[in-house]
Amino acid sequence: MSPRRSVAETRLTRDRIVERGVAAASVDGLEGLTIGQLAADLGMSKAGVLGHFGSKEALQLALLDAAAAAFARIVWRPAELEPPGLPRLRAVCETWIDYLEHERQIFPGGCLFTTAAIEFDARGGPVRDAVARLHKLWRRRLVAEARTAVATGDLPRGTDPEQVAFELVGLFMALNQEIQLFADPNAAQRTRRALHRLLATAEHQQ
Amino acid sequence: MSPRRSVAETRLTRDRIVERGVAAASVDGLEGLTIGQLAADLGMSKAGVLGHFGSKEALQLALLDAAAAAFARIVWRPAELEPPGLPRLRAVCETWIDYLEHERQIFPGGCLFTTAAIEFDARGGPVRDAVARLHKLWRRRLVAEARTAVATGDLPRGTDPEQVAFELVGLFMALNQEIQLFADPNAAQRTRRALHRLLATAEHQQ
DNA sequence: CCTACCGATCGGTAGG
DNA sequence: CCTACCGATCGGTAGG
Repeated sequence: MSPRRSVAETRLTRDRIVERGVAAASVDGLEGLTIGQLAADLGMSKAGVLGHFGSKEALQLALLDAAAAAFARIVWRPAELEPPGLPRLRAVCETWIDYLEHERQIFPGGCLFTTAAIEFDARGGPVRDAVARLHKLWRRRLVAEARTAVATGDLPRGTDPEQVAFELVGLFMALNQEIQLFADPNAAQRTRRALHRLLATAEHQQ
Repeated sequence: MSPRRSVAETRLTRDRIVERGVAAASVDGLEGLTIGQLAADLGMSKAGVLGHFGSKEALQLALLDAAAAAFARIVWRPAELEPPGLPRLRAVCETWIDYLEHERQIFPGGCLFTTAAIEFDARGGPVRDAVARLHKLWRRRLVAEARTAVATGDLPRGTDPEQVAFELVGLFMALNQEIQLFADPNAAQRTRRALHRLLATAEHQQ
């Protein structure tokens, strides 16, 4: 006898759960998310949902993983077509802004990584570690591109790459808040203005 | 017969609940906070805690109120000693940074307003409205000081006050994340560097 | 401000 | 992937 559901079907079901779970977590947070509500949204039983992951924590890690893969595809991959340094840094900032502007399609409640960082920054455990790891990874990449931009002379000598990355992240966070809390349609333009100033004329030396 | 507890005693109990509740909400969020855990922390019954407020939503609003009063006292009041415009803007940014650096005393889990904004930005209701109102109030004040600074010539002609306020908020958010998620001791210095550049040499014209 | 209690829901398990 | 169930906890109420 064949199993009641094939491996491929099981995989599809898991994907459905993850897609819906990511959207739900963007609204209620990874901790605020409940398995019962997610199951009801999907027309499944709680046990049916939980069976794919084993525990809520494993589900949270799976949702983070899937969200990070989507973020890499949307924000980082297109920028890899640009040469390293300032061109690539500019490109990733542009895709990042576009992502924050249109994230409602994938994250109806706003950037899951921002939500998760706030939710877990005062705790310990594997989920907090995974969230911090993602933020560090993206920060390191921004720093690396800024460093290359300084080396090639596209950013002024003496520019501190860490400082550039720090300020970029601040702009993205401000943009996310402006969109989610105030629904300000000018926020993206404001962010681009700050961005161009930061990457064109700024001096980052102490 | 006198009542079992005087009005003054009742007030003191309420203050104890609020102080502990603000600290707990900074860790778990205004929604993640539970009345049962708060009551246990205080050595009280759930009904004893809830009786002071009537509902969890009313408790959340009371905690926001108390936190906003503390924020006004710590960040805004000292800056009022400075003349309006750039001096006052600089002063409030300094007190804001100091507050974020030392907030663990009042907010062990990090800035409650940042947490609450993320927690409620995808919802409706009175708590979301109160959170948005606070953020808008502080933003308006930053804009007003920046506008005065432009009028007095302390910031370059053509500087957009809204743009300055937006970028300042981004710096504060980045600092909060840096402290809470990464515990980076250099974060405050980095923020001051960005701040001085923003308020000294930047051109904010389109 | 307490005890005692309400229905609802939580994450998770047993067994099929 | 389901039903049926577990103990724990949720916000809130009654009554004193």
